Amino acid sequence: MNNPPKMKPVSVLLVDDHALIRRGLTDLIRYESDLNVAGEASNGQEAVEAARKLNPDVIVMDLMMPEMDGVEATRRIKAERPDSRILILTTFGTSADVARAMAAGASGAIMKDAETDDQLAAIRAVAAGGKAFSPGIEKTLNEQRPTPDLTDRQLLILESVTRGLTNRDIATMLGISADAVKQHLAAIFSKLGAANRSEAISIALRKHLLKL
Amino acid sequence: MNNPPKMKPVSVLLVDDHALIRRGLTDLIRYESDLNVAGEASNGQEAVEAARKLNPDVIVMDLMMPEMDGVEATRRIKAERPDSRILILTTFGTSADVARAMAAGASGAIMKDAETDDQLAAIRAVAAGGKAFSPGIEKTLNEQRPTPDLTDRQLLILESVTRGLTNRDIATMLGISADAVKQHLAAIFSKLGAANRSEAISIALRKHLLKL
DNA sequence: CAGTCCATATCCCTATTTAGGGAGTATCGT
DNA sequence: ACGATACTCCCTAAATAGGGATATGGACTG
Repeated sequence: MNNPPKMKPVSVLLVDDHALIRRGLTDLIRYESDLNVAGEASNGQEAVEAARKLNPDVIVMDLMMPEMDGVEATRRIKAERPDSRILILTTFGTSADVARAMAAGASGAIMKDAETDDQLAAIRAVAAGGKAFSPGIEKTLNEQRPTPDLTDRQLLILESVTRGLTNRDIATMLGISADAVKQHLAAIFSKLGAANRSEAISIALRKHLLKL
Repeated sequence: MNNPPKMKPVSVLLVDDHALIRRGLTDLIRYESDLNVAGEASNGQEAVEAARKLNPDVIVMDLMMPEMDGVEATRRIKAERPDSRILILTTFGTSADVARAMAAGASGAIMKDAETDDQLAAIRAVAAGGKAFSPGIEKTLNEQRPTPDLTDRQLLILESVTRGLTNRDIATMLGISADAVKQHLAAIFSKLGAANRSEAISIALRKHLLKL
């Protein structure tokens, strides 16, 4: 349908935990003579193994998956074979995970709800060694000041706050003083730009620093 | 592949804002002689119109969509033609939206990440006039005590809390006393079973009473 | 190697915010 | 006429937030 006729088709590995999405992609690629589905994986763990075995030209990778998520899988695959080209397939254009996946070595990111033509174009662009983004995503990535990263301790405390624990509860739980907890919270508020715990919770959730 | 040979195939309307999912479903159904895709819609609004025009036997309906969501579309379609059979296709098995869709007249709900065979079986079960659920979903529906519904005022206040406003801020904003805000919050905590605003936020988000 | 930054933690002080009571009024819809 | 919702005011105690001062260990840098 596209591209030079006599070239060997680009082999694509599909990684998504939804069989339905894998099927949609497979069907999408079926009619493209320059693309070929080399295999499928339904989580990050399988993706790493499949990448090792199949050595695909392009890996289309979902982000939210059980076992191992797309960011970690991207990191490991790029570590094993730095030439791998990985295209992130994501539901949320605003996700900080997209930025993390890019940092981990992905070559682009496209929305699941994009037009299928755009999705094919993105696969081809990445296969050709370029970068590819859904319209919304690149803007988000640029506008986005680097996700303020919280320390493990801070995340733990913020997560406890989300569960409704008071400072004293948390202090007892961690075996430290309530004042120490307050210091952590002050640091958290400052990093997130929050005025209080309520805002900190919603900012952290929005930035995907925290899960429910 | 299945079912009596000489029957007219069941006509299915696919409703999902993701072209990829629609394609996956179409491809899934293509090989089933007893099922036939009558049409597609990419949001609730289109779904209502398509249902009117195509009069499908079964409607496979996504929940989260722009324009009009699946719950509202289900409600309207069932209002127009109560015999319609609607199968909800959802990402989250724990969503309170599923319960709302069932209340709105859906005949079942299946997970997007379920096995495709189970998805086909669910479509057939619903087409035959029965109900169908993904393993996880039915349990969730039963265990789930009716979503505590908050009044508009309470939702407004809780939403303000989530944005980090203090009671005084909210009082000023609404032109009422801070005490009134406290009363509302006490009612909210009681309904949600929360100890404080932090827990209220996370419970409300988990129950999908609130969005970020 | 010394210097410095940072995360972690301690303690103290103060002001504001929040939560939990109780008591009472007005409005609205069934 | 009752129940639910919304709102007022008052009181108390606990929790929270914002300061400032200080110590320790680890990591990174000149």
